[in-house]
Amino acid sequence: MSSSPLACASCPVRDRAACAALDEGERADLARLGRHRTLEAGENLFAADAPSDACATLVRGALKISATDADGTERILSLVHPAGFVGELFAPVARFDVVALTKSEVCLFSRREYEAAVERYPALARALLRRSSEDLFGARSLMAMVGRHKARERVAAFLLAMGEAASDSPCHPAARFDLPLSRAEMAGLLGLTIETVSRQLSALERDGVIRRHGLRGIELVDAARLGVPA
Amino acid sequence: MSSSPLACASCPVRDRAACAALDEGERADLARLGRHRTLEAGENLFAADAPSDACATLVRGALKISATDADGTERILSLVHPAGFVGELFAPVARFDVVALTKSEVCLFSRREYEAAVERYPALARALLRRSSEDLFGARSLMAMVGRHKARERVAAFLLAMGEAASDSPCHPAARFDLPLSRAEMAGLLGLTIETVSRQLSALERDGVIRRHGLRGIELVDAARLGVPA
DNA sequence: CGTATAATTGATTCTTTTCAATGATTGTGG
DNA sequence: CCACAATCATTGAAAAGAATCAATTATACG
Repeated sequence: MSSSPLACASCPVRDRAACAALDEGERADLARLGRHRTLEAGENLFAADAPSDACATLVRGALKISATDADGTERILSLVHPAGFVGELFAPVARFDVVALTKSEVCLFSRREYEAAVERYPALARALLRRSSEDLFGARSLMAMVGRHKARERVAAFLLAMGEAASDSPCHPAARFDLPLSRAEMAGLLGLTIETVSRQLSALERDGVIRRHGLRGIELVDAARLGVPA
Repeated sequence: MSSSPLACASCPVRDRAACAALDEGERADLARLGRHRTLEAGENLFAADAPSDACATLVRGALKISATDADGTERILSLVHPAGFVGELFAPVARFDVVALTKSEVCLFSRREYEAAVERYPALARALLRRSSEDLFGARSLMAMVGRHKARERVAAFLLAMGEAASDSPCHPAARFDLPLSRAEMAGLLGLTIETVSRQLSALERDGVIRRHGLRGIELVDAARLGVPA
């Protein structure tokens, strides 16, 4: 962990994050409220049941939002990509965990001060509304996908989504990429067990749809067959 | 279907819906943009893949938000209760279906005009942000619940939730209520089949946890055993 | 290099789905 | 008002899928 003032000028999500909706003066005001923080892979940003006293915009890296039940099983509810916003603005207590999947950087704000900024700057409220609506769509899409498909299709859809996230071009997935998630995390996201995920990956490789390179490297040999099954 | 101007003065969700954040004059402006509409049970409010040109606040009744896949299987992603807001403000095309579960009443707005109102009235943007955040929490909670539990626990949790929704007191579920959903809809919401839902209801009744009255009447005999299994 | 952690693979068990048939409820037209 | 059709729900038997239990192999890390 490390922490320092914000440097918006060099921010890679400067024009995509919620704060992009603000004009220069407003953004400078907001910047004064926030602090830059680095997270190591696996480091906790927020914890379920802790007071919800902060919120953050992801600048670099990747986060997961997850719920862990009594017996320690983790269910991943969402992945957060750069420019994403995390933190529960209107809840006194956080209800989910937020953890860095890889080395990450965030702009961290006090929840109280950020809420005041939302009151002060209507454009910020609208930007957050837009972002929240997208997150809601994402959550519902994931629910529809997981609820409807069998293990192999879930794993395939996940690989495709990761390939697209790793790609520069908007509509074609990257031919090769590294998974940002462990098998346990993939299982938690897809509602499966580690063993089932592993078996499906093996089956996809055996069928010539993908090739694995080490534990996390994935090569999409036949991306078309990852989509809708024939 | 029927349609007429709004009558906010007698609106049952007057102080809970998004528009409650507005002052009298603003609310009157917004009211001029909207129309009251009645929906019969099963009637479609919005359809997936149709242009997203409207949005609405639910005044009375209940809605479902659902996705239907190629083979006609419906996956219910959310139930909407009075004061809930539906419609995709920032998407040009609707991605889910919105259908009335029971006879319902909504305030219907043009999406374009509502978006303009969101720009004009910061309080409306903030109210929608709050509501969207809650919906997001609801979607994630449902996902965590469905992903973590077996069939019986899902059905039990659903009955408990419906009992609480039907109750006047905030923390105790109603002892008796009618399900607003058919078996097919329950299955679609819980990620199960009709048969599995039916079997679990039979099992719960056999075990003395509930009693069924007709097809949709549910009596909670031992609500404690619907919660966390001992 | 050895140990700890993560991933794969196999065998078995359990749950849920699927297929199939029966029973109940609702609504309609005679 | 009743008979009938249509829809919805329940129940049973068989099959499929995924979880669990258990062991082995690969990878990362000190």
